[in-house]
Amino acid sequence: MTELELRCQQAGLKMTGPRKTILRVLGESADHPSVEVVYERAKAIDSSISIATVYRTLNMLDELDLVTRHEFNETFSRYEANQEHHHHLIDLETGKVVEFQNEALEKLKIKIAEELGYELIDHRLELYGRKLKTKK
Amino acid sequence: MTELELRCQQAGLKMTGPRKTILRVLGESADHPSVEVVYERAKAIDSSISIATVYRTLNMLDELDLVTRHEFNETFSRYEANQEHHHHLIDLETGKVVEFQNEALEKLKIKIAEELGYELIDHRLELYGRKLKTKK
DNA sequence: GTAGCTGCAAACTCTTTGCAACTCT
DNA sequence: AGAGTTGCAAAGAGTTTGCAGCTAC
Repeated sequence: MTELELRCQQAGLKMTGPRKTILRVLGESADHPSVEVVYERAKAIDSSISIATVYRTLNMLDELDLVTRHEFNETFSRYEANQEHHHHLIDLETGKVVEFQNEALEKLKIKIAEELGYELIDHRLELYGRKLKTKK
Repeated sequence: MTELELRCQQAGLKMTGPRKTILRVLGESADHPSVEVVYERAKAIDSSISIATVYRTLNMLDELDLVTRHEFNETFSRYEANQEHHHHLIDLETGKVVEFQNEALEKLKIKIAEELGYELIDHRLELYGRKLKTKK
């Protein structure tokens, strides 16, 4: 049983066929798929799955903090199975998403919130960039 | 003539009645209104304005970089007339938006992008927090 | 005069929901 | 057995668009 399945069971969710399929897709996705893409991947395994179930499942998982919903500058949401904390750099030319993590940044964010009189609960940081030409 | 009107004219846009009204609303708004809110404010001045025009105008202004479109964690967009560069801290209890600006953060972002092999074109940073209790 | 702009309503995209049937525990 | 889950289709929210008439230049 996968990590995700285990956590869902612990949360008291029934492990139905469609649910398992979607969890498997998420567990095997190293990228940041949209609902539509999760749906496509799930259908490849079990073609009877409906997109309504994908929406419902992703919403549940988001509430359980088992996935993270991203809204990059697009008209739809993308999801990612929760792993270690990190941020994203989106390649403006290819749409590719690069993950990164930076300790100084983490500290700075907390400090900024504190100075404004707030406890930092959550945050978003996305960089949008263009690949640097390397020397010829 | 306002700053926004001037810049629109320079871009070759006609200064029609509805346009002027919307620009005035944006210029006078110190907050981050949604399309719906811009529409309400504009209607208070000229009740014949249609929401389609508000959408069209905000899209144009966004492309001209005269306003910034924000998608905080909500199902709709909010806009803000462009001023100096800054970021936002959103109060999770009240929805209040606090603006801030931090030099160390600016430098750090550029450095991070560079280290990943990218030229930083744009970025988003939002902090979500809860107001700290002050000492009694 | 005419290119650009407008209001209106219809269309579109993404997401949610009511419901009857089904399924895990 | 029964609560939770599903697929379907319809509805909802937010946004865009085609069109005929209007307006700034």
